[in-house]
Amino acid sequence: MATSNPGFDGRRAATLRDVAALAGVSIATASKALNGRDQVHPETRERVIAAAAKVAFRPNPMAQGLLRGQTGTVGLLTDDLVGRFSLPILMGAEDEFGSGSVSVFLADARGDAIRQRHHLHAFLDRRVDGLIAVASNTDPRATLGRELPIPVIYAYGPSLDPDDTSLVPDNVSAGEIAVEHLVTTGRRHLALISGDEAYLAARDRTEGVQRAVAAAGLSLVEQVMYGSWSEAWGRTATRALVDRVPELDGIICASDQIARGSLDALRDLGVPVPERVAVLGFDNWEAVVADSRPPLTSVDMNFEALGRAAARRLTQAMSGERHAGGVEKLPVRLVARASTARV
Amino acid sequence: MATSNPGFDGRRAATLRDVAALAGVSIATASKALNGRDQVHPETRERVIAAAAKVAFRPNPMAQGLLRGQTGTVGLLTDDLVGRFSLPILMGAEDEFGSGSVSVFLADARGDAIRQRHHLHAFLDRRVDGLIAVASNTDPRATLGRELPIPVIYAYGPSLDPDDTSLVPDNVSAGEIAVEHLVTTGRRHLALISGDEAYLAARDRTEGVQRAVAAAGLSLVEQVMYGSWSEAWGRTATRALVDRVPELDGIICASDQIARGSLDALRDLGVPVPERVAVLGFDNWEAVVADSRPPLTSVDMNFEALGRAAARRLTQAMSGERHAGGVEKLPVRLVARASTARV
DNA sequence: ACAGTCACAGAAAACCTTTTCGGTATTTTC
DNA sequence: GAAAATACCGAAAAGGTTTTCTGTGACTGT
Repeated sequence: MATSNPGFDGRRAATLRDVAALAGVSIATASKALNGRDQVHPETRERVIAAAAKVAFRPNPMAQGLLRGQTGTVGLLTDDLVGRFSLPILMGAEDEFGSGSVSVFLADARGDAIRQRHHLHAFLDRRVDGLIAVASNTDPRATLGRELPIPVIYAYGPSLDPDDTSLVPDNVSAGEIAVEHLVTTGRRHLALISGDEAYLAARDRTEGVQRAVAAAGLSLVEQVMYGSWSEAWGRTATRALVDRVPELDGIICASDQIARGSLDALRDLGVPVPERVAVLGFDNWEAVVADSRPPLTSVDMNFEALGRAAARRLTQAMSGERHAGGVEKLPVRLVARASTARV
Repeated sequence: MATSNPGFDGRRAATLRDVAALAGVSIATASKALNGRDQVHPETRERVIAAAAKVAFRPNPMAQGLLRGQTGTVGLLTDDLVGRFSLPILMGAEDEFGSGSVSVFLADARGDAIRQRHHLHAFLDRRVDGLIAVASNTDPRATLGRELPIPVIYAYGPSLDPDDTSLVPDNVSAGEIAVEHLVTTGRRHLALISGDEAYLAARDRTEGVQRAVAAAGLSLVEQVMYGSWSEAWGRTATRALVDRVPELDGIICASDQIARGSLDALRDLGVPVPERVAVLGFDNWEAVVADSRPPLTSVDMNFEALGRAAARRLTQAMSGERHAGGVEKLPVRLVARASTARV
């Protein structure tokens, strides 16, 4: 039945007016029928629904937004899309929102303050209903503003303003978990090759390691070694370590890349992993842990879950729940692989 | 001078009505004043502008959009946010749009057809002005739809429909460039360790390599070896190669990861790089090339430029320019590092 | 038969901005 | 000094939807 719809040419997107005309009712009735309001005869409702289906009617979100003062959008403002840390957070948030009816705007400030302000204002101009700010590292960062008209959740890097709500991975706990795992699997002579001391993540993980070592009644076989996050640093530090500490049986590396370097050095030196020394990293970076020899045990920071949590928190805040603010630390988890297998 | 603005409480975002009232003019005049229309006395215009500044007026994009039938937004629909290939494309596109006044929606289909349709319709419902579809690999993919009401640019993986416009990296040329570089730096006995043959990228790069080898009047010292994209494959293939072909002096690996494995195997075997054998990869993946020993020469697929180009093409299409459609291949570039240094 | 309910439909306002058009005062032209 | 042009401003409509309020006809109970 290919009847033509008078007044509707099919090129332009159908409006409620088209639906109403086709169903022979007023615009008001059509709206009520489609939105499940009562005050509409069942038969009329069906006619409207059929008409809407026929012209593929989809309400114009701009008209809806104009009316109810909400856009159904949120902004994701990242400092650093390149770095692989913020990405899973974005993914988690995007997924959590996207499966609902919220659409997400993405903007990358690239670590530039000007750009950040630009994008923040672009978001505000667009009337996003909320905002997630994802930093490029876990160091505390300046707030985006104290009197913003919309709720903001800071993810990864917490806001310096205690009134803001921040969600961060628990790096201290990550350090503890690492030690507990090694101790559980029978290691007693542990060393820590940390990362760049300028990063809070490095210091936090170190703190966790030291706490857990003390709690286990042990002490590190060597002073904590700070350096960079690179494989090269992992190699140098490991060589020095093996030289100085013959009884060494477990190396905690503050990143997967460092651990990768450590593994390489140990292989060069002929030290078998995990038979003589266990090696463990942080971040659980798939590309690194899977291809290393042997596969690397690593502490996963649960970034995707963090993104999801941020999205849920934002959703709550947008629906009016007031929160005290502050920094919440989210749990991390250890992924065991061959590099720390019990011997 | 903290005078209160009658009728404007500061909580709600200021509207043109507030500005007009504050400046003592009509809404129409206020609009014209702010939009640089003539028919406004210079002095009046100044008053309006001052009023707008005072209440921090920003036009409501929903009202504007409703009127002009455009939203000033585009959708970025990716198949795979995790994979590191689509990300730089997104970055390029985001940057190109974001520096203008276009905002970008992001959605990740995660390789799932249902999810893809869901997000496509979410975008259409939001009335985005255009769409960029980023695939997870270079294999041709199904079109998103033949009769979409907005322009669509396919990036990375081209659409199977020849009427669609697709932008892809030139993998054949990438293969050629790799060979030319090795030949130029004095290598004559080349082998190719390719990737997973199921991927068009692997076959295209292989084709380019073979063409360029022939063009140089040479031939590969071994049949093309297909395998996987992993370091492990790079190691096995390299060991076999070194075993069988003593005169070998250049290995082309179809990805940086394969190359990384190859370098590891060569070091294990005591074959010096680049002194005896040059090694070269594809993708220029920072984390891999920088930390490998020696640093790895690699063919960069220029993904960010591809994203920018896609954004520009979409902008053209949105402003009405008709394009013939088809697949356009974008140039790639070689980044030389120590692993292929001339001896 | 009549007041009072009830079920349903539609008119109109509201959201905010832009543009067209008409109107009023002022200036220019001969 | 009259006629025409100019400069400026505001009213109103348009864009698409939702909601409130009013209206109408049918039904209930006595």
